[in-house]
Amino acid sequence: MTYQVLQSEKGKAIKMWTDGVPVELDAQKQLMDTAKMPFIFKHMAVMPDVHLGKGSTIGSVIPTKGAIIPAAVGVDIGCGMMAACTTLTASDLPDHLYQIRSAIETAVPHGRTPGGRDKGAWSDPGSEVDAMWAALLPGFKAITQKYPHLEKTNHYKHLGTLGTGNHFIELCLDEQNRVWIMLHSGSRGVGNAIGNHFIELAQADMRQHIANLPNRDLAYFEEGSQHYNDYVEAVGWAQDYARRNRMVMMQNVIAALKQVIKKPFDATVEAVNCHHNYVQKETHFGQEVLVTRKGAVSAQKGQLGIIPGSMGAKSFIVRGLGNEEAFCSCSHGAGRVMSRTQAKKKFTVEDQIAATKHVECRKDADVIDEIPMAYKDIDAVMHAQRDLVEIVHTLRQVVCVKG
DNA sequence: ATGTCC
Repeated sequence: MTYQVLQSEKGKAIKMWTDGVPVELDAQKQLMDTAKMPFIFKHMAVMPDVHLGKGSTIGSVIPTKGAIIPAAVGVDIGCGMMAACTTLTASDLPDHLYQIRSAIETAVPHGRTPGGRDKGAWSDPGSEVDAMWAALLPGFKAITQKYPHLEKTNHYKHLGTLGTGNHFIELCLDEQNRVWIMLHSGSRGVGNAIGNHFIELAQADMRQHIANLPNRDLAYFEEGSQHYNDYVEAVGWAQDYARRNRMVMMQNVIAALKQVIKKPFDATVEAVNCHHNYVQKETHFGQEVLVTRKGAVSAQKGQLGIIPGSMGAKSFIVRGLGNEEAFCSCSHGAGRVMSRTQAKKKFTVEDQIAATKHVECRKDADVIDEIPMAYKDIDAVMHAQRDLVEIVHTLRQVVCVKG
């Protein structure tokens, strides 16, 4: 058995795959609060990248029956990773990778480019965006009939855009020197608006009893209520938007590479496309339950997933082992060991340059919060979840575009 | 994380 059990008072058990990695006390406290909710199904599962999060603990799997907690998914609905393997190898890449990074930065609107055209929205979306939006539109119309204020969001102009923070696009090499494209993003402005709205609705609906909850982020909708049904519909749509957002970006990154690299190549456009911030109905222990994964990835037996390391460290393509005790899940990354503010205080631009020596990426003061030392040791994290996933490919980054 | 406001 490679998990430890944290037993909360009057709560369900918390099974933690954290062998050899630290678990902060404030994260343990947050997990124990969640485990007290009466509708938690069987137990909670905790991944080795666990840390304190806003709304719920990052790296946790929260199975519920009869209720749903919108703040557990949070506002970055459908956030996740996509990876595609190309027929290129390292020797097909130019000696200087700056032009590749620059081509990607031009092809995909993103948040942090100095002097960038806007705050990461399209000024003129192309035909791929139109086609992808057409698939999302019927679902969006059904939602905005009930929640018309969501029409005011940047839904269409954000489709195929990266965002900010730790959202990124990378080129990586695997153990055979094959070139992979990896990207990390979510449902952008519209998913954020949906998340925030339903978090507020849940708190308003429960205002008579909210003081009885361990904290107000545990406000929930009960199955059968109108808001429960509306949230399940809206969060599912935002997750679909996030998945398609990543697909549009992948198409445009491939097109950008084809402009810079003269050798013809193919890419498996949907190799892996996985959420790590989401909720969906699943069957576990013979029962239909809602599974909320906050900073956790589905790892059903044989299912492929993506576990990125920090910039300059390794990333992994993994295959699920279908560990039912973990509700068939694995970690979503290395996990932070310090906040963005702490990282900016502790490290310098020189530290950042040294830590990302082998990666073509920005190395200025504005990206120090993503320095590898702000994250846990990815090898320790992988070891702690050895009975959840097996490693299929080990990738190292050579180009990174930060959002 | 995002959008908006300070």
